[in-house]
Amino acid sequence: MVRTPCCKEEGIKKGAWTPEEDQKLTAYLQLHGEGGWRTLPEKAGLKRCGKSCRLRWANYLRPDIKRGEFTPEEEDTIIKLHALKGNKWAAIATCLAGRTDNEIKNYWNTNLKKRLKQKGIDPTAHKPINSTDQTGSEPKHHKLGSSGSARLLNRVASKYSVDSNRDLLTGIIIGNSTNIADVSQSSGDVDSPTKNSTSTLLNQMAAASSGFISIQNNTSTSPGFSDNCSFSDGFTEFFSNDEISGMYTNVDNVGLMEELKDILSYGGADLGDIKDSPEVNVTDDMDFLDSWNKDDDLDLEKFVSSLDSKIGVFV
DNA sequence: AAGGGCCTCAACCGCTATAGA
DNA sequence: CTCTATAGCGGTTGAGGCCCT
Repeated sequence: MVRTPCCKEEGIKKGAWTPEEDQKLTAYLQLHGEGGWRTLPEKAGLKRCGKSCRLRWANYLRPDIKRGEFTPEEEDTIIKLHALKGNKWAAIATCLAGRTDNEIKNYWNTNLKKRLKQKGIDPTAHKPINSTDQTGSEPKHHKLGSSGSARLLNRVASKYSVDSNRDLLTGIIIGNSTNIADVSQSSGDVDSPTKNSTSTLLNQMAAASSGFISIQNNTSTSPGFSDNCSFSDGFTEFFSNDEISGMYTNVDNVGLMEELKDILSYGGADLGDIKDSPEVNVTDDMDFLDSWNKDDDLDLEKFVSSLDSKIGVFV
């Protein structure tokens, strides 16, 4: 396929935007809305390529963009989300209202990365730089590998959910009680978020999936949590003890955090691993999960309890 | 004051994903 | 199904500002 030339045409301007160009672009978009980027420059009287216009708007001119210093809370969120998602700047940006992926990426590369290095933390792995087995002890891994927890949750989330559930779980991970509170308030009949039970968490997920509520606007196209990490790893390896302690200082989240840890420490097992294991058989449970839909009656507590007793073998 | 090095961040590049003809 | 246009993403670049000598 022949690539469409971009910014190669004669007379197309490159480089920094002038206030006049910004004004033209803003005026045009306020009048006609976003889209049609290819033909926009000519219509708006700009000697720029459409891509350049789109980027200028998305990263700088959009009215909802929040400018200025990142707050400590935002920094914390970026670090934690980076530990979970890696360099998925667009996905991270969806959790930081008003911040663009470009801005977050720049901030990470120029500030946060360095700061982590100074603290002796590998900014890529989010682990201590000198932790590579100087003590001879391996990092803690569960019996069946490290990717399963994320897959298990992805499976549950994708079954029960729309993208909002990922926001909910992300909110839990980063200690954002707002998301959780929103679910509780909006869904009405779900358990209190502070109630300490696995079913509470799954009920919230199920409630969120019912389509009646929207936790927050979500334009992420992320397929879900990365298979490259498990949440149990997220807690015990990606985050330092201090960071975990910090999360637990939010009293509202303590119960849910504990429960999430419990769920995720089921063994870090791939579902296939669990299914194929002679020690435990959850095939029926997963089949049940696959066939379940939101209109069916389901005693989640009983279901989860049953799952607990089986997969718990691997803890 | 000059200039060299470093840092920041807006903008660009190259690529993939997706929609629609 | 194929092709093309468009949108979106992550990595990289480079202009301009700042700091230090």
